Order: sequence, then C-alpha cells, then structure tokens
Amino acid sequence: MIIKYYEDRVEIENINDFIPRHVFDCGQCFRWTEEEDGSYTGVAYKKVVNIGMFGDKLVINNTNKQDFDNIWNDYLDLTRDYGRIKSHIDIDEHMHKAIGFGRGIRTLNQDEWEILITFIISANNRIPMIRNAVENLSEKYGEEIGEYRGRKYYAFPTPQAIAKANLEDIRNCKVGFRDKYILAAAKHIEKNMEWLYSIKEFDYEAASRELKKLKGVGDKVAHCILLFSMGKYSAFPVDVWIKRIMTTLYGDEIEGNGIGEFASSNFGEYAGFAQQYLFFYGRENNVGKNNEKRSKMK
DNA sequence: CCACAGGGCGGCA
DNA sequence: TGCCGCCCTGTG
Repeated sequence: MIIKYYEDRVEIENINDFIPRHVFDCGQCFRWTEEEDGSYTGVAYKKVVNIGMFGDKLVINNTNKQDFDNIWNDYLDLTRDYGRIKSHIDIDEHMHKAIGFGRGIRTLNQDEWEILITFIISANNRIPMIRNAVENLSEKYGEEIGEYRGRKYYAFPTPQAIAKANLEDIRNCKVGFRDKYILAAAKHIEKNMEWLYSIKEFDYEAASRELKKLKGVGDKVAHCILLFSMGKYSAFPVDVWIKRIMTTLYGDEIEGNGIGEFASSNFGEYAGFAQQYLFFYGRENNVGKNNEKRSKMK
C-alpha cells in the first residue's frame, strides 16, 4: 500500500479488497451516492469526500493528508488485512461464493451516534426510505458543510440539535413511528455522551445490553450498532434477508440452535464480516426470494 | 384501492 | 418466556 498525498486528494496504490460499490452498497451506510464514473460521494465526520477505485488505485477526492490520517484511514478500515479474514470464514462452497461475490466489501468504522439513529430508523424499514429519512434529518438539523460538484452537503445532526427539535418536525422527516425513539435517544445521549462512547469498551454481551436500554433498539439494531460503529466483529445482525439466506443455504444446520449459534460457532470473532458477505450476496441475487414466492402461491 | 416490505414494543397468555 | 397485533411510508 503506497499512499500519495496531494493538496486536494489522497491516492493509495496497490490496494486489495476495496470496491466502492461493495463497500457503500452493502447495507452498512446510507449517505453515499454513486457518481457517473462509479465513484461514490458522501458525508462522514462532517466532511464531504468522493471515493473511487481506478485500477488498483484508491482515490479520495476533496481531502488532504490530515483528514486522511485522522478520519479516512480508519473510517474505510484500510489497515485491516481482509485476505486473512476471508480465509478464516471461507468454510464451505456457500461462503466461498459469497466472499467472491462481495470481495470488495470493507466494514466501515462509523460514528456511534450516527449509527444509533440511522439503525433505529432502519427498523421495519427499507433502504431507499432509510436513506431518504437520514438525508431529511441532516438537511433539517445538520450543519451545512459546503458544496461539492454543485451539490450542498450537510453533516449528520448532533444529539443537541435533535434533542431541541419537536416530535412533529422529526416525524416530518419521514421517520414514521420511530420519531419518539429518535427524540428520546437524542435527549438521553445529549446528557450522556460518555455513556454512548464508552460502550465499545464493554464486552460484547454487556455492550448489547446497554444499547438495548434505548427504545427502538432491539437485538438486530443493537448488533448493527456493535458491528458498524464499535468494532464488535463477532456481532451477526439477523434481519429478514439474513433469515432467508441462512435458511436457504444452511436450512438443516440452523434448525434447533438457530442462526446466531451457527454464526458464532462457525465464524466466531469474524461473524460480522461473514454477515456482510452473506447479506450482500443474498440481496443482490435474491437468494431465497423465489422459494418464498412459490410457497406463498396456492 | 389494496398488498406488501421491514424490527421492536407492549399486552396477554 | 413466547406469540401476536400494531406502528409508518413508499411502491407496484
């Protein structure tokens, strides 16, 4: 990995296991949009950047050395050896296929607060609507952080900004019945910032228990927060897609002990990475969807 | 107009 | 403890 710094961008040569579409479209983030050249533009940590892969060169536009060192290197998980992880979870032909299909996925290291609210919104919701709600919230309550390629961008709102809002205005951002969970979470986090940001120091079970004290955070949402913002890579979020995929691929093996047990005994500390490959592979290929439709027809 | 997709909560065994 | 009706919004 050779890093070259320029005034307005950073280029990283000889990088493996990074494909923008896999990274930004695998369900872990909702604020990145594809440009015509296949690169993605988005906001994180109050900065707008554009990220593209050209050959084996990763280009981060609209940034500099300081931000790369402080933010993007970690956010994009560039220091992790994904080859090693893949070999650990490549346990059979299904995983081999899924890993091959989503070979360019990396697990982003996102902000705890942003992920908390985003995944509260994700409950019983679909990806385009989650994206829409997050954008609405950011435009309404987030700081304007500048223009890029002719478009205005907004930071994700602070807990303080949302805590001050009223319920109806939050609802108008198209968050639906989750409005009260968002407001309650903001009010709680505003007064207990250290609480949220210290959860990652707890062990996996304790961290999950802490998160579930918040309304709107159940098992699945807690696992997403742990995996996407707290580096708890043994988390294996189970949503309807993962249920479908796992019952289709591993029907007999998950009978009895369940999906979570299957994941932890087969993938262990790397379960979260396995979930990412399985989710992306299953979603993009509609794994299990056809069977379901057929069984619903009479 | 209706069916459907998609997690968590709260009430009730 | 487990089950079930309900909560919203956009799309087909």
